[in-house]
Amino acid sequence: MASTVGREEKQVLAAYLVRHRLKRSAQREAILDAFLRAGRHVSVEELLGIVRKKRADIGRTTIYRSLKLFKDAGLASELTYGGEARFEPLWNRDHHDHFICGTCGEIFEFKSPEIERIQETIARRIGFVIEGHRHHILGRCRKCTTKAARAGPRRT
Amino acid sequence: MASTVGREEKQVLAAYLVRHRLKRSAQREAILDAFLRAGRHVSVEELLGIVRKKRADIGRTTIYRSLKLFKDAGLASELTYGGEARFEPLWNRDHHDHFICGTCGEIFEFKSPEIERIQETIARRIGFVIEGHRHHILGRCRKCTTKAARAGPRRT
DNA sequence: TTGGATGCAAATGTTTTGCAGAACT
DNA sequence: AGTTCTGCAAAACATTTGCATCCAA
Repeated sequence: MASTVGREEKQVLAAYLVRHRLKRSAQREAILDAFLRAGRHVSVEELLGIVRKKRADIGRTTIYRSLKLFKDAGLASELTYGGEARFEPLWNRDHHDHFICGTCGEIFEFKSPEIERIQETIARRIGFVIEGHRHHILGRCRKCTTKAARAGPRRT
Repeated sequence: MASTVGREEKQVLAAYLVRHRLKRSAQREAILDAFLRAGRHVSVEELLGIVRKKRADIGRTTIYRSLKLFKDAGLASELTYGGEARFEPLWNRDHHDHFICGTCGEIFEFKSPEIERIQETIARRIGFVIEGHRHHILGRCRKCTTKAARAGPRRT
């Protein structure tokens, strides 16, 4: 069953390694596997915890280096929120933006081809070549606004 | 001439201080003044440099604390880019988003009421209350793409 | 006089780097 | 054999905090 997760990503990584004359390693594969299984928006610390359940000997440094590698290979993207970096798988995923709840930290994804299109238009106008973007909308999710309302109005 | 910069912002700060029973200080005024004059997107380190030209005795810590205060008072907004926080004046400025050039670091602003509207619509749909957003488009500005092309095609 | 504000130094938390040994090609 | 990779410890950063002192109200 392990082999059914992220087949394609593993190939992408392997190709990247060959192309750049880098070497394979068991650690990288374990980390990639954990990263892909973890779902989205993991921090380094979280990923380290997950990985170490399988292989307790893997070091924090290797997580950092692997995530950087995954980014370079186009497999991961980084989003910084609240003082620490978080990463999410990038491969084969629709492009999307993020709603981030400032109370519970939950991240909701959304996408809007319309927004993408507008961006492109503006970029063309100023001669800017888009390579990526980070669109984070900050606020309160339904759950947290409801909870706050139930708790009574806030004093100012 | 000094008194003609940021009159309104100074009033906003003063009002905030009174409302929260905080005290005025020469440092804060010097920092606010420098912040407003500095133009946009200053880092703590840059602002410290600017402020110290006028008052060499101001400490880094005070810059941090003042910028936090300005944020709380609604005078500044923070955007994290490249591992360090940057701040820009918020008061009386149109809301805008950012194009950031990955080569020269230049930041171009743009705004799109259309994008704002789309965001609002989506937020309403998922029950999310928007408090702010960070929309950073990363890429290459016209100057840098031209320079790169002139330098000849890149080898891969 | 009281409590907030400041600046230094120390602490914190995250990410990077130096290095010796292990692993890969 | 020759590199790259790894993990530890140390270093490097950006940011925050403790504290004695200063200053505004």
